[in-house]
Amino acid sequence: MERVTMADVAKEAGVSKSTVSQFLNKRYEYMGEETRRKIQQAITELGYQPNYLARSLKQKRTSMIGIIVANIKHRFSTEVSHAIEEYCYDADIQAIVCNADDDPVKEKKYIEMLMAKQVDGLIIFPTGKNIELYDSMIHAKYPVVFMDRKAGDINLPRIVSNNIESAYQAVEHFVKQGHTRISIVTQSLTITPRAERVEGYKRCLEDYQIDWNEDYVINNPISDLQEELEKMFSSNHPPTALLAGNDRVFLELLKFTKRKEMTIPDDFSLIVFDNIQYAAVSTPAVSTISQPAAEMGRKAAELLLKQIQKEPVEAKEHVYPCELVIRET
Amino acid sequence: MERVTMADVAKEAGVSKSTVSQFLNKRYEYMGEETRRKIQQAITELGYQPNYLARSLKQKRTSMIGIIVANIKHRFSTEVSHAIEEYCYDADIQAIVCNADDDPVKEKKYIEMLMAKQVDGLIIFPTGKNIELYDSMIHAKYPVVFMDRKAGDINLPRIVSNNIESAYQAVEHFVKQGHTRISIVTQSLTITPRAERVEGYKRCLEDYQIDWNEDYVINNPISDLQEELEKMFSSNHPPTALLAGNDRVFLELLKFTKRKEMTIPDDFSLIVFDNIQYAAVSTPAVSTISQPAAEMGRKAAELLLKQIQKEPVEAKEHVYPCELVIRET
DNA sequence: GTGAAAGCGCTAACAA
DNA sequence: TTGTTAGCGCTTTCAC
Repeated sequence: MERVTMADVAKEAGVSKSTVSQFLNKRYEYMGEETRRKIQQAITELGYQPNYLARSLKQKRTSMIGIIVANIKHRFSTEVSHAIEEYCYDADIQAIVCNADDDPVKEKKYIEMLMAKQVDGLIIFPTGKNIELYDSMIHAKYPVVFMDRKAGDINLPRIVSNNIESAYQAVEHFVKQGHTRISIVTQSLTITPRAERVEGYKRCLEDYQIDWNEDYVINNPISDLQEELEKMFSSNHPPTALLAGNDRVFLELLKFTKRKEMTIPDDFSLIVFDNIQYAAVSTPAVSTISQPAAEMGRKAAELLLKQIQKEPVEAKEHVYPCELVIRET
Repeated sequence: MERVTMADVAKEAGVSKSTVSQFLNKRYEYMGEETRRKIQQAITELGYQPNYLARSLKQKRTSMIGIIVANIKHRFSTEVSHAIEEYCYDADIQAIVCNADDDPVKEKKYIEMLMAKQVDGLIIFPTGKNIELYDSMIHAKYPVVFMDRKAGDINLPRIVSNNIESAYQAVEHFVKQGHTRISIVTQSLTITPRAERVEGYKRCLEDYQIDWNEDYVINNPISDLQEELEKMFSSNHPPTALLAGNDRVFLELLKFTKRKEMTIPDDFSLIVFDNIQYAAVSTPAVSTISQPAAEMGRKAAELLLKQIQKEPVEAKEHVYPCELVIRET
């Protein structure tokens, strides 16, 4: 681990550090052919590797951005992160993904750590609980984009799906198929998208004047879902159609139906939020509400990089429509 | 984005920079009660955030390690990475994941980038094609652990699964069930684990003196699999049992069976390498060969952190046995 | 107990 | 065209 520095290269090549620096930054314009050759040779000879840390300290940019996902186990998070990474790769920027695990304390810790590491900006799936911290970032004019969730009326650019409308559409599809006992199952309503999906669900039922029943609305931690499903399906009027709030809920549902020897769609119809990989290839296939995750990720990256380049970015909400993909085979 | 530096805090508190530095590093032993209070107050008042970049430059450690996964789309990679991250989190080290996308050029680029960023060490799923670079890392005594794949006889600690034995076991299971037309489907044999799985497959068939047929061995890029499967299954003697090399091959298989209206296990028996999420809950369930990904990740992290702490680490191979999970419901 | 000063490896004026 | 110089924000002896 003995380090070769620019000074070593300079000495070896018989030039000054600044000339080497010029060379490394490809400012060859005014550089003698001979000097260039000597420097190149010294570099290969010594096996010199530049130290970006020192450069970043000087330049006050690290060419890194941070992504703080709420929970890395959600497929949506990974799809979005992947799109962000790709976008950044083309701009020679590196994206670092941190998993807040739905924990505001961890979120705070990661935000502070990444800022201390001087990353140039942050894309956050906010837990919504660190209002003070969010405010201080705005105040410091630190580049930030919020993803997926609304957090108070924070004055930041943010990317969201049209959850209310999408849930509405899915339920409407069920209604038009003749279902009247329709359930929605999500994790706890601690974040806005889940609440919005329930909201869309309720609105649709009201619009179609369908008998309303709180027993059909489950919103509990993953660990409680088996029990809750059991309760719901053992009632006198089990649902005939079900909207699952995300991929993790879907997994729990599969677990449940397997245990109960039920089958989809014989025992109930299903639509799942999130474009799960196996939905299209499983038999029978599963209908989904697919969020344009890649597009949303790219937009977030674009808005962030603009801010980093000091271009003005409006602090508004960008709403992306989801696509209801009905699969019946 | 106006920065508050240690100098500002020092001035505000009426002490020197070094005292503030002591304070931040919790070396209060010889620090006056009053001084401490003043510094604390200045920090909160100014909203000071330390700059880890500067600290790292000085200390020559970044408390970051890099993970270079061969392909992030493999579930095994994400499971391993996750375990590494968790292990590091407890040691207050941050892990950065980069995706080489099975491309030696990208791998090289990422290795160099991470080293330039001065990460303290690297865990690599090697493509196996950058021998020179691997050698230079060994020579520089840079902390590295190899994961999943063997690359030449590189003199580094490495973590692998017992691929040959596991594939052997799976095939043996098929044989004992009475199958004689057994196929193995993997991606191209460019990396050691895949070749080893085919090796184990062949050995078992030989040991049981089962008629040997190259048509049952498919190893092609994902994009060619549909075509190859089509060829194999439309022959006079289609296989009755199949070993899928990983989760991505499994997905292609599902796509294929759906298209052909075949069902598993009616049309053929299946065992899949990798502990896929849906295997246990899908109906019918899918048998798997599950690699102890989390354990392997933790071990890799442990070996890397040891090296970083300058503890001696043997450059040997750590072999982890997989578990054959037969699911028949 | 606290401060002064040197320096980590690099960049960017400005001089030459 | 190249070199000199002064930092970037922090840590760390070593004086006081």
